[in-house]
Amino acid sequence: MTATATDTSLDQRRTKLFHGLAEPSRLRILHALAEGPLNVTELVERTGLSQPNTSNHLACLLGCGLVSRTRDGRFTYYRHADEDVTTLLAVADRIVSGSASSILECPRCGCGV
Amino acid sequence: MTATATDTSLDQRRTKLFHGLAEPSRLRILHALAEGPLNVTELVERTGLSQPNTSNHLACLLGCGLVSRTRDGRFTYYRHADEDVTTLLAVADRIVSGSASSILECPRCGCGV
DNA sequence: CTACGATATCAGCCTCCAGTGATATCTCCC
DNA sequence: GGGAGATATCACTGGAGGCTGATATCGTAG
Repeated sequence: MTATATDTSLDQRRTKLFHGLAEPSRLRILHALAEGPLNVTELVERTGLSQPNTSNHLACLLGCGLVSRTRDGRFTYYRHADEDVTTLLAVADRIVSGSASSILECPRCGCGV
Repeated sequence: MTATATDTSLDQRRTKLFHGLAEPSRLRILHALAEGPLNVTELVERTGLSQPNTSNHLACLLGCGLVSRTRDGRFTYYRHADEDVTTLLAVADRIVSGSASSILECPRCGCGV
């Protein structure tokens, strides 16, 4: 027991992790990175996001521990930080393709994307 | 290619799924439900959330395909919709305990919980 | 049939955060 | 050294969504 109501820091880190993933733009970036490392300009091209916006999301993903980066001259290459990240995306896809394939509209929570 | 930039509906459903998870209250509910089915009143007690708020989040989780419900008299019991949901939480915990254990402050994205 | 308890819904407020445009910083190439 | 391209940061704005309090709905018990 006592593992339900107030997990504090563990709960916070879990929330933070999912927060990093709960954004169309960031998800798009992560899926682009699934094919291998890319620099910011390449990500801008593939995602259609603006450059500042992309940098911002990358900073967020970096802070959330979902990607890592490598400087190479004046380019900065980003990649998945961990293969568990890939696993997480795969399990998520399994859920999305399965029971949740008939995802409904949330009445008030704007889950209706 | 063409699997990167515009996934539309698949991307949307993925986003929706993670959106369901990216909330301290909803995560708390999901973890409470990991121990077995609970009705709304029990969830209110365990999470400390208000009753309307709990119902709202449950509606969201239901819509996002993360939980399912069973009516029993005037009680409504909720449970995880799929064991992949449990798997997802487990993988997330692995990431949180691993590479992302040192989750930093995101400069602007409010990942700073 | 009436009262009560369980759950769902509604309207409103308020906070958080994604997107934009401008700009700073840094590295390479000439 | 100077210019150009790559990346990061800043200030601002608009919209999404979480929380609350009141209320509606539904089912059961007496």
